[in-house]
Amino acid sequence: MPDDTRRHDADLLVRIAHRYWVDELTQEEVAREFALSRPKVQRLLDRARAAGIVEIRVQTPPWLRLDLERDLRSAFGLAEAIVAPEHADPGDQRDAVARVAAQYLERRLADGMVVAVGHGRGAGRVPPHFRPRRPVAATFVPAMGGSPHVEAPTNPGEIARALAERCGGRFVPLFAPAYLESREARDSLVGQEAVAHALGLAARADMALAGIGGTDDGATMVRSGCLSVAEVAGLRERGAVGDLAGNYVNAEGRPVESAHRDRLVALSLDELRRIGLVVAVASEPEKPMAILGTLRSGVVDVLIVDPANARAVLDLAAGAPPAPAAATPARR
Amino acid sequence: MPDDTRRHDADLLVRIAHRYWVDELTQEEVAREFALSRPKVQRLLDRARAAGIVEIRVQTPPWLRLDLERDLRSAFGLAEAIVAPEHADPGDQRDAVARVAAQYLERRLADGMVVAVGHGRGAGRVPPHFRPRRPVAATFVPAMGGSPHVEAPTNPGEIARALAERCGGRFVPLFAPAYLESREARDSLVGQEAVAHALGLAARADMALAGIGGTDDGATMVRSGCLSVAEVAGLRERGAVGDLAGNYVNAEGRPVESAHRDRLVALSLDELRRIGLVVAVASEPEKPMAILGTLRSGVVDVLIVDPANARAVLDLAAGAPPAPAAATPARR
DNA sequence: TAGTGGAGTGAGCAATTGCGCAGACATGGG
DNA sequence: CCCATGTCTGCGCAATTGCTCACTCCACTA
Repeated sequence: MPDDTRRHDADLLVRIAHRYWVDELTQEEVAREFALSRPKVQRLLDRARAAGIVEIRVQTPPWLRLDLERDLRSAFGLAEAIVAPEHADPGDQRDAVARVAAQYLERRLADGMVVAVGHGRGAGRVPPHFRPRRPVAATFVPAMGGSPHVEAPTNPGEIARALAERCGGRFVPLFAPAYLESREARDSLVGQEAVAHALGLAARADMALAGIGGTDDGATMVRSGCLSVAEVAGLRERGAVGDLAGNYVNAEGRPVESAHRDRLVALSLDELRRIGLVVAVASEPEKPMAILGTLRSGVVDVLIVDPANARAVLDLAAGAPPAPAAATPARR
Repeated sequence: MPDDTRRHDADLLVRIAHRYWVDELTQEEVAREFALSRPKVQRLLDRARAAGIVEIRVQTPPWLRLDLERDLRSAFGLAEAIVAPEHADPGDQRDAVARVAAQYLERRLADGMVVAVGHGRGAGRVPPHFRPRRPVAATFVPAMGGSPHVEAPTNPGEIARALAERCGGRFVPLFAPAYLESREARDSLVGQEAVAHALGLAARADMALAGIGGTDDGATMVRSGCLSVAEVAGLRERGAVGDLAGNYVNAEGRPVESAHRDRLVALSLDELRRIGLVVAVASEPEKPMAILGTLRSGVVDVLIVDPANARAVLDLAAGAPPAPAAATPARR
């Protein structure tokens, strides 16, 4: 009677599984009760799980997109990917992402930490949602120079200052614009003690928070007056799809070589890479390519993003394989 | 924003629960990922379980009545209660119970064990289903004398012999009828070396397997010719509801004092109690009161029973507290 | 303003669990 | 018939987990 035996075995699995998972006996107690060895009980429990007799279900609210997060993590080797709840209105969406980013920040932030801060409309909305339970003695420093419009709330300096204020931390200013007019001017400024100090501090930061910028004519870099429409167009021609703290990358994630880089006051991609925890925030609707590029650069550890971009980036990464020329999806 | 905070907390619980139970990270890994302490992760996981975010379900086939088993265990302080799959036909039902009992026996039986065996129609069907994977050097000995019809398959001796045969074990016979005609005859017989040896062995058994007998006119004791209808009626008058190895008990589980006891060749209730593992088998439709009484006697460690009797016994125990005289609501 | 109670925290330890191992056993092929 | 092969077993260790225990921080009270 093989069928009968099989059924009996299954019944035993159910009994044991019940006793262990529902009645919460230990494996040893179960073993004693059924006159089996403890390892055998463990094996039977494993079998029960494999056979689907035991089902562990985590009730996930619909606004959590853990599937997208998992795919992003594995597709780009991220330490973490967080997809914010979806919103139809771009402003609401940006706020939702920013809120999640702020909460993430609150969790990671600890006394004594140094946080380098980039720019971006998404990052700019983080401070209003940032409200740690208790004061944190952290230091916030811009990871790049600011825009000519001093008070623009997407300015790294403004964001860093606001964050410091919100948690009772320290703010170290970086007295520099994002771009100077010549390499010489840039080198001269970076040589200044005050500027060098801030940049050095940022380079040694424990964490970085940066928006991901695009290369369209309405990108933050353009709106804030850092770059002209013509300059961005030039970058586009060279394959640039987006930037992280002013460092433009192409769709493969490699830095775009251009004269701009010599005029930029900011942490380089290599310097960012050396920071243990680089958190990138993106919530503009037209950004999937920018996100793709920056993720492929291997600089980003944590991505905080809206569902639409998350889906779009995954589609791009899956659908359009690396791109013809250099098929080197720079992972880490 | 208390509502927002609550929702965020719940989201965190879901994330952590997912990471732990679905992705199977360790608590420590989860703690690292979320920048929390390990104990805190544990507390959050507990909370997630308590909040019903995590649901562990054991898919139980409909023929398993784990609920009845649990209730029986707790109502009568049993080490184990096993309810066999239900069958409409009494014969099939008896076989189902016997099969489960045989499987239980196979699990508990180990080399060197001594098993004392009682009588009963239910117990009598056990041997045909008893087929251990490998030979077991166990010893089977009757716990009581036999019936005058030597070959009756419900005879303790027959059952013990068949079990021993089935597993390649040893059978020690008890050369005695269940009841003798006088106390003197009984005492004389019990004094005989061969009988005393078998009874002594049975008293030191590691396990006992016994049917639960009733006190109706069709009870095994009557059918097998051990007792007359008049004798059983006399027992009923004294409150007897059932027996275990010839020891009659009333509805409260106390032994029924009567002249029979002095004529009985069997282990006493006290001797049975001293055996570590007394397994009682019951599957006759009219037996709930008998089961109730024997369970209340505190002799039984393991009950193997059909669903109808299981329900009926629980109803009796819950609904009709101890029972005044000896009301026998014939349920099934 | 100091005191008091309650909730929440991480350290540390004991219990539980997972797992690699060597040996026993059946099975089937040479 | 013997031996290879794979499965199943329990042992013992190392990792993981549950839990107790001070301790802190906050809210409320006298």
